Amino acid sequence: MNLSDRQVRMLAFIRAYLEEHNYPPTIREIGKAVGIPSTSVVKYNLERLQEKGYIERSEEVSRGLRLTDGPSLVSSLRTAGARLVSVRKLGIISAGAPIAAFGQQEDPFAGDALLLTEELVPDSPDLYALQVKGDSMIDALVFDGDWVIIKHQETAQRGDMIVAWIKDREETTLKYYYPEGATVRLQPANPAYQPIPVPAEQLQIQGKVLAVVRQLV
Amino acid sequence: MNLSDRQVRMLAFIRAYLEEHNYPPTIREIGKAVGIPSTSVVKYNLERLQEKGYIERSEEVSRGLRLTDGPSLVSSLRTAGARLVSVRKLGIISAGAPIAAFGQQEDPFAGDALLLTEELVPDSPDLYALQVKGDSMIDALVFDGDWVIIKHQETAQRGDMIVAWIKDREETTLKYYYPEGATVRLQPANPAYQPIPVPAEQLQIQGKVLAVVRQLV
DNA sequence: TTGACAAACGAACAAGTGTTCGTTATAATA
DNA sequence: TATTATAACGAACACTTGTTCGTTTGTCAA
Repeated sequence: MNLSDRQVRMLAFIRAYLEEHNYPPTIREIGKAVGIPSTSVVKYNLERLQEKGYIERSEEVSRGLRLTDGPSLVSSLRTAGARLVSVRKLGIISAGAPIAAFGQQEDPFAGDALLLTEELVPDSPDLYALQVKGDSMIDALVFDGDWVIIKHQETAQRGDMIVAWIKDREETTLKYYYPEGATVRLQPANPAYQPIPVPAEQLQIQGKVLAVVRQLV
Repeated sequence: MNLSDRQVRMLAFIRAYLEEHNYPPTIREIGKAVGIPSTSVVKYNLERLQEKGYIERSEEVSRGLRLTDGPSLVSSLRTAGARLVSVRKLGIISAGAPIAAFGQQEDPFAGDALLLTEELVPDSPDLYALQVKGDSMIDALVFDGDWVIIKHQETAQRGDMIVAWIKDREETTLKYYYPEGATVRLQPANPAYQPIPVPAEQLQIQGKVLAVVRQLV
């Protein structure tokens, strides 16, 4: 019950269109954007998307189309007043490798953006979310599946939790940042672990960790 | 530069219509709802509303209409769909003691609440949030200051992460729940820790952990 | 009264727009 | 091989929908 390539692109376009116009596109607009010459084919695929629960339609109504909260979680409807922050799900983080951006996913919409409240994370253009893979980040008290919300920056303040690449170790890490002269002390969040001194020039700061979110259901 | 009665009613209708359908009404639908027999009069008043900044229009586009955050009240409408979940901040959790409520909070909305998106946590009446105190929950990969979102329930399914009170140990704990006959195996999230067998009658389930949120800034 | 203007009316028009339908192509199945 | 289901095509159709325009009404100032 997966989405075909066309259906994925249709959904993407509808979302983008809604974001821009605040009203849904027509069948012909969708077709043009996705490269479907025939309106009936667009209609056909809209019906499939409806069957799969990604959208709802009002029949015979122009632009009678809305995204559901359904399988795709992300509703790009503008919830006026509620301050929401949409954080791109950028990729995967694990200790043993550099940050890996998501490639083409089976369902890119399941992994498009994380919607959080501004209460939790200050809105900023350079936010992104990385999902932790494996148990190599346990010293930072984050585990397989957790989402780490990161603000991209290449410097940090003392005491920030940063995401960094340690060049000589070829390792990505989440640690508290304590610069001490020419070396930097990287302090694990978990007090059971020892701090790691790293020469400043070996440390490449990728961003600051703003929050960690673990979803269990 | 005030709104005429008709314009007020048109705005109200557009708002309600958007709330219900998630796409804007047509000129004729507006006219019918507000009691304007002529489409040209609706158009006329839409133009006035646009001049006054209450709406934006895309000309010659069906339903090409959106509310602005404009002059006033428009933005104060209920956040459409209310995709937000308000979770009461109920108290403090630590391993060494039963859950401690913050204080008297009759009105769940008056008190402090954590505002999360429905994407993250399914809306339910019996949700609450506890803040972790101290480092005694490290085996569950949660730490001082973390928020644990809990759904109150007294039973659990195998594999749920639960918050429970172990009577004879006089201890609150967050563990994965694996019933095994007369005893329950409580499995720490952190694989470095050993599972704990507990007699079923000593275990008092308080709820199911839905999410963990760590805010670092 | 006259003139200007905002507001409203309703018919007619021209695009816009969703649907239908006959057809073709491909892959899986019997 | 024949059959069925899925997917796609494009033309035609009919309804939808925004716009235009000539007209009327009421108000206000000259």
